[in-house]
Amino acid sequence: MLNSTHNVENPIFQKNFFNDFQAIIKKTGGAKDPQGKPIQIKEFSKCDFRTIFEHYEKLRAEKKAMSAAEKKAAKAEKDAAEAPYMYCMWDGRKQKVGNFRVEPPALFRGRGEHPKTGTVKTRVMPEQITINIGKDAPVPAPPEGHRWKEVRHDQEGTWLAMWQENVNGNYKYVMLAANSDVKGQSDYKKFEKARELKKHIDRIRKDYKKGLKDELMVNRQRATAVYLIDQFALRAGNEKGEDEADTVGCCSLKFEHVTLKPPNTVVFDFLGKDSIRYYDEVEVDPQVFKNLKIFKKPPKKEGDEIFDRLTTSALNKHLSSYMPGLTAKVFRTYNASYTMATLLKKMSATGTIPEKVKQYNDANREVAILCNHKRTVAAGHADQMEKLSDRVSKQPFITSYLILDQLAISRKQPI
DNA sequence: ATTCTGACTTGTTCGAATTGTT
DNA sequence: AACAATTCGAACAAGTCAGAAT
Repeated sequence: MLNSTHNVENPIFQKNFFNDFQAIIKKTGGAKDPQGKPIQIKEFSKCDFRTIFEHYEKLRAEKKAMSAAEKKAAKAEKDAAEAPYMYCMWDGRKQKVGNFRVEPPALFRGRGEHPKTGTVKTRVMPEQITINIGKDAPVPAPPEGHRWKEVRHDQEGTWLAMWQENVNGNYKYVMLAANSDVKGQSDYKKFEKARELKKHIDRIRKDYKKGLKDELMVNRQRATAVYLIDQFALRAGNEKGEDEADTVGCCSLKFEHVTLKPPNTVVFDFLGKDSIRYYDEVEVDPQVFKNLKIFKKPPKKEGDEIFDRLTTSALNKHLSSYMPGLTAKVFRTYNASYTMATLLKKMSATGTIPEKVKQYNDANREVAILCNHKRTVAAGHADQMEKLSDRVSKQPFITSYLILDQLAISRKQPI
């Protein structure tokens, strides 16, 4: 909460927090004035939470003021307390666990205009937690006086524990760390699948090019969507509920997100995943331009979906007919990896190390642009660093697509 | 067919750790 | 040594997508 003015100033955040806050006050016996007389708390703006803030500031200061030796001792103590939870045995092998802690109570910080931002995310009790563990393994004891919701022996799932969070009803899982065997294996499979796509991409591209003129509107929409996903690395775009931030992907694009500039320029302007703006002005295949014009034809108006005959599941079903396991997201992996690999091949092997690093970073940045990866410029730096826009891709921070380029490097220079 | 449930990946942000600077 | 700047990993919100339920 300390560094979160952005959230705290948001009226929706305040309203949601205050509703929950009032309910909790009521449930816990009501508020009292210093004389112990019951009082009503009616207005958020009149509440002063500073003492809580100051309390945490004090703890922080105390921690900071510790001597080096004290800090070291505190860390050792913390590490020792965590040690028993860091690893598990998985099919007889020791594996690192990712998030072994249950998420603590907090104010939900939904991104963008999330209708529930600021809501109190309540403490998770053992009675809400399902444990997934080997049939013969000793089940970890729940805290004194409590019991687990359920103990399962699911051999297929990759999670160790699971609960449902109260704000959105989302499932939360304790799983293995990214560098564990299972995660590494599935990451490997992901890239293998993207590599597999390389064998089919020509056929798929030819096919959707043809499909752009299909007289069946459903097929024409589908072909157009695949075109956009392939060419501009758009996400699939599942439908979203009322209780979520209003963001879109390809299949959920609305009338107002696409502007047509003859002869064949399209302007995309919409909020995508994490409410990050996707803005791009691009030239498209003339038939794609014509199609989008048809899909936007009256009586369609603002708020209506462009691909009204298309769902992500229909799209994925169609894609899987080209290749088992092919879905919309594979195109992102494929195109990101392909771009990276191409740029790395183009990279000159000569030059100083800093020069090579720069070329590598430039390549990485280009992939970030393709995928529309952005992050907020740090509050203090915002004004001086950037006048053009508030969000800028300053540094390469591609992680999920990195494995392939590391592979590419290791092939060039064995060991 | 459509909606719901559940499990998994993806991506941003935050805070801790590390490194650089005075 | 003290502080700022930068880097890195953990946290967790927000997606994707398959399969079950309606």
